[in-house]
Amino acid sequence: MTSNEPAHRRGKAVDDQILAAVIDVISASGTANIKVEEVARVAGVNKTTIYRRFPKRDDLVLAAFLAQADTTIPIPDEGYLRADLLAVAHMVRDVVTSPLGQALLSATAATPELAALRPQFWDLRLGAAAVVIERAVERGECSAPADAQLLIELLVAPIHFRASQIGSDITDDFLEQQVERALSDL
Amino acid sequence: MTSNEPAHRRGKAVDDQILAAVIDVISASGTANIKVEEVARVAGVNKTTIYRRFPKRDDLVLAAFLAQADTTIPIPDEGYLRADLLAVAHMVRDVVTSPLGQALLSATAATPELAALRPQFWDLRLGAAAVVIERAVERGECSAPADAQLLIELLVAPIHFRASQIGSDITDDFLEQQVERALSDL
DNA sequence: CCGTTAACGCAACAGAGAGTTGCGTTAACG
DNA sequence: CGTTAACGCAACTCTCTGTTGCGTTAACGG
Repeated sequence: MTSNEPAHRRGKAVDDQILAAVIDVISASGTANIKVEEVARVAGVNKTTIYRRFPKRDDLVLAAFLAQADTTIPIPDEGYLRADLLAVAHMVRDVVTSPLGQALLSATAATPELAALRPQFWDLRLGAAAVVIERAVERGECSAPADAQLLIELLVAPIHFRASQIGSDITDDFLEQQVERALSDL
Repeated sequence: MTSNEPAHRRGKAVDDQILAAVIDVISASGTANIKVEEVARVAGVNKTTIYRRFPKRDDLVLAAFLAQADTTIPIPDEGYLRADLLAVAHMVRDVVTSPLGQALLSATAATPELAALRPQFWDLRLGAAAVVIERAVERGECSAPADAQLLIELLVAPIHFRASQIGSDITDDFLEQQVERALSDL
C-alpha cells in the first residue's frame, strides 16, 4: 500500500501541504499578490522546495486553481427543474461570494495564463449543470431547449456579474427571479 | 486665458501625457503588470515626475481608470426601445472585448483599491443607460418597470460574463437575444 | 529684461520579492 | 546499512518599486 510511487519519495504529502497553503494564503491575504516565501512559511516548507516543483509563481497559483477546480461540485437532483435550478443558483452565489471564490476570480483575471483556463472551467461547470435540464426533459417537464448549456449560462451570468462588478447583495429573491427568467426561456 | 492655475506651472500638460501613456501601456502591454519606468519612457517624462504625482503605482492605474471612466459614454436615442437597447448592448460588447476594456477589467479585479470603484462605476453606467427605458415609457411604448436599472443590469450581465469568463464570440445574434429577453421582462 | 521659484530631469540609492545555486542533511528504499 | 534523491539552508542575482539630493530650466513677477 505504501509503495510504488514513480519518482518522489516524501513528495506527494509535501505537494498537498503546499497547495493547501496556497489556498489558505489566497483566501486570507487576498488576491494575486501572494509571496512565495509566505506560502512556504504557512506550508512549513522551504522556499526552494516550492520553486523546485513550481518554477514560476504563476505555476503555483495555477496549480492551486486547478486543484480547486478539480473538486467536482455536486449536481442537484430534487425531482423538479425549478428546485434544481434554484439549487444551482444558490451554489453559484455561495462560491462567487466566498473569499476564496473572490480571490480566485481576481487571480484568473490578473494572470493571462489563468485567464486562458476560464473557458474550459466554465464549460465543464455549465455543462455539468445543464444535465438538470436534460433530466427535466426526460421527465417530460418541458420540451428540449435549443441549447441547455446556454440556459445555464444565462442563469449564472447575472449572479456572477453582481458578485464581481456590482457588489450589491445577492438575495434569495434575486436568485429566484433569475430562475424564473431561465424557466421562461424554455 | 493662459493664466490663473493654482499651483502647477507646466503641470497639467504633463498629467495628460502621463495618463495617456498609462492607457497606451495598459491596452498594449496587457494587464496590471505595468512598469512605472515604461510609462515614464512612453510619456517622455522622468520617473521621478510620475512618483511626485502618484506616490504608489496603484495610484497611477487608479487615476488612469478614473480618467477613462469619466469619459461619458453616449446614450442612444433611436426612437424605439428595441433599437436603443440593442445599441447599448453593442456598446457594452465593444468595450468589454476591446484590449483596453479587458485590461481595465483585469486591473480592477486585481487591485482592491480599484475593485472598490466598480460598484460606483457600474451604477453610473447602468443608471445612465436606464433612461432609454424611461424614455420608452414616456413615449407610451411600454408600462414603467419596477426597476429600470435592473433591466439594464440583466441585459449587460450576459455580455460581460461571456467576455470575462466564457471567452466565446459575442455575436450580433447573441446581443439580439439578450435584448429580446430584456424586453420580455417589461 | 532679469531674478526668483517651483517643476522637472538625472543619478544614485535602499528595499522587497522573484528566482537561482551549491552544498549539507535526512528520509526512504533496497 | 549504504545509496539515492528529496529537502533544508544560506547566499546570491535580478528586476522593479519607491526615495533622495541636487542640478537644470521653464514660467512668472517685478
